[in-house]
Amino acid sequence: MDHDGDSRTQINLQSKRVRLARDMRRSQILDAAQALFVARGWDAVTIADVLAEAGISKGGFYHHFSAKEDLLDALVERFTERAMDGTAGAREAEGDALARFNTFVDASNRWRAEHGPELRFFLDVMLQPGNETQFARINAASAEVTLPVLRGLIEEGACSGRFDVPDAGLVAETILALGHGRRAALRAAVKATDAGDLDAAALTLEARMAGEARLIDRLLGLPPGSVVLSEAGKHREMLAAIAAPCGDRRPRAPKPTRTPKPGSERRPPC
Amino acid sequence: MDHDGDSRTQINLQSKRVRLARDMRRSQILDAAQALFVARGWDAVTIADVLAEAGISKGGFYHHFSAKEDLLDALVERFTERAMDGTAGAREAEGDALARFNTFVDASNRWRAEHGPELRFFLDVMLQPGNETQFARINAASAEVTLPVLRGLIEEGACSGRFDVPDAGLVAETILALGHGRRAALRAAVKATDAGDLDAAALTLEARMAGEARLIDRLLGLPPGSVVLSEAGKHREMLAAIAAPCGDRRPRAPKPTRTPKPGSERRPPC
DNA sequence: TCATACCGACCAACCGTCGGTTTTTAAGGT
DNA sequence: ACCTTAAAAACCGACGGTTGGTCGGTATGA
Repeated sequence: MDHDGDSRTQINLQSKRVRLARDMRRSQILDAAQALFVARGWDAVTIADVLAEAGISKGGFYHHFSAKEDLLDALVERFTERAMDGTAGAREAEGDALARFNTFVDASNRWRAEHGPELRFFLDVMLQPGNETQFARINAASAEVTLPVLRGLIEEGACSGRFDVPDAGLVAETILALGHGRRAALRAAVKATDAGDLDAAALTLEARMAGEARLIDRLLGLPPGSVVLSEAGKHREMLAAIAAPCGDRRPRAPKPTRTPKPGSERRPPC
Repeated sequence: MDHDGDSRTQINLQSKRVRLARDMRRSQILDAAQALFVARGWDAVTIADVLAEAGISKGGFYHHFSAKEDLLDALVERFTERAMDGTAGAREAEGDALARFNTFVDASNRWRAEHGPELRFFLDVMLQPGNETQFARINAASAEVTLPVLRGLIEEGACSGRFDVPDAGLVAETILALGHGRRAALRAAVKATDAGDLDAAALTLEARMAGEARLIDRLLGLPPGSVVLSEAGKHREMLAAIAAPCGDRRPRAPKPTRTPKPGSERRPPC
C-alpha cells in the first residue's frame, strides 16, 4: 500500500469516549443496530450509521464484530436466547398430551404478548422488503429450537394413543409452517390496529386462529374443538400490546433498497 | 481520485460488438446473470461479472436494466411466466373436485419433471445462504399465482360437498406451505442423488410425499388414500431429471457472503 | 507492563451516471 | 426508386461518490 504515509502521524487528541466492558459495548452496539434496522431496514443501514448511533468508532466496532453480517448473527442469537427462556418451562407441564400441547401453545402466546415491542421488531421489520435475509435466519433459528419440542410433544401423544398421527415430524413442521403464514395475517392486524380499527383486527385474527385450531385438530386426529389456540379476547390484548408502544409514528423509510441518489441528501429527515 | 484525467478523449476503436434487438439482449443478459447466480449467489455476483459474462458494457447494461435489483425482478418474471403456461391447462380438467385436484397436482409435478435444470436453479441456488431475497420473491410470486388456483379448486369441492373444509383459503395456504417445507427434503434428495444414492433418495422422497398426501386427506376431510401426490416410481425419474444434467460439478462457490480478502485474487479459479 | 478496548485515516471495490459514439429506423426531398 | 437528413435507440467506458473493511497506532484498566 503506497499512499501518503505522513498524514497518519497526527495524534488523536479528543478521545473522550469511555471504555466499557466487552459485553456492555456489544449489547450497546446491538441495541443501536436493532433500532436502526427497525427504522430503515438492513440494506439501508450502513456501518457508519451504526457507528454514529452507538457512539463508537469504526475500529471500535470491528473490534467487537467482524462484519456487518456478524451483527445480524448476534442479533438473531440474542433474540432466540431470550425467546427460549420464555417457553422452556412449558416443556415439563402436566396432564395428557393434548393438555401439554395446549399449554405449550398458551405459553408461547403469553411470551409473545409480554414481549410486544421486541416482537414488533421481528414482525414488522423483518417482513419489509430487503430484509428477507434476516427473516430467513430468524426463522431458521426459531424453527431449530421449537421444532424438536413440538415434535417431541406430538410423538409422545402418538405413543400414548392420544393423538392419531402418521408422521410426527411432518405434522410438527406443518404446524410451524402454519404459524409462518400467520405472520402476514398478524402484520395486517397490527396495521389495522395502528389505524384504530382494533376490534375488526382482533376479530379477523380470532377467526384465523380458530381456523388454524380446527386444522390442527385434523392433523392430530382429534375431534373438532380439542386444540385451543386462544381464549376469547386473548388476541385483543395481545394486539394492543404489540401495537406501537409510542405515540410517534415511525419514519416510514421510503427506501427499502439501496438509495440511488448521490446528489446530496442521503437520508430523509427522521 | 486523481488519475490521468484526459484519458476520455481517446476514441473507441474496437467496437466489434454486434447490435442486437431489445429482447435478444435482455434475455442474453438474463441468461448470463442466471448462470452466475447459480454459480456464486446473489451477493457475490457483481454487475461487472454480469457484464463480462454477457459481453456487454456497463452503459449497455444500464440501458436495459435500471439496477441490479431489476435483474432479479426480470428473472422472477421470466420464471413465473414460463411456469404459468405449464400448469394453466390443468385448470379446466374434468371429473369431480378430487379428481381435478389430483390432476392439478399431477400437472405441476409433470411440469417440474420436465423443467429439471431450470428447477434446479431455483431449488439449488435460492436456498444457498445469501439468496434469501431472491428466494422470497420467487416464492411470493409463485404463491400469488398458484394460491388462487388451489383455493378455487378447494372452494369448488367444498360447495359440491366433495370436500369438508372449514376455510378454503387457509387450507390452500397450508398445502402450499407444505410444499415449502418439501424443498428442504427435495434438496437433500438431490444431494443424495448426486452422490449416487438415487434409490435411497427416491425412497425417502416417496415416503414424505405419502405422508403429505395423508395430511392433505385430513385437511380436506377425505378418507385416507384419496389424495395421490405421486404414482409409484414417479419420483425416481423426477429426481433423475433434476439431478445434475452435466457431468461436471459446479465450482462450489466457497464465498457465500462478501469476500473479505482484499489481498490480490478476488475470485477463485473457476 | 501487558492485554485489550478503542481510534480514525485510509483503501479497494462496488454501483450507477454521464457524455459521447455508432448503428438502425423514419422521414422527407427530388 | 435513390439520396440526404434527422431522430431514436443501442452501446461504450471513464468517472463519482459511497460502502464495507483494514491497519498502524493510542489510551487505559488489571
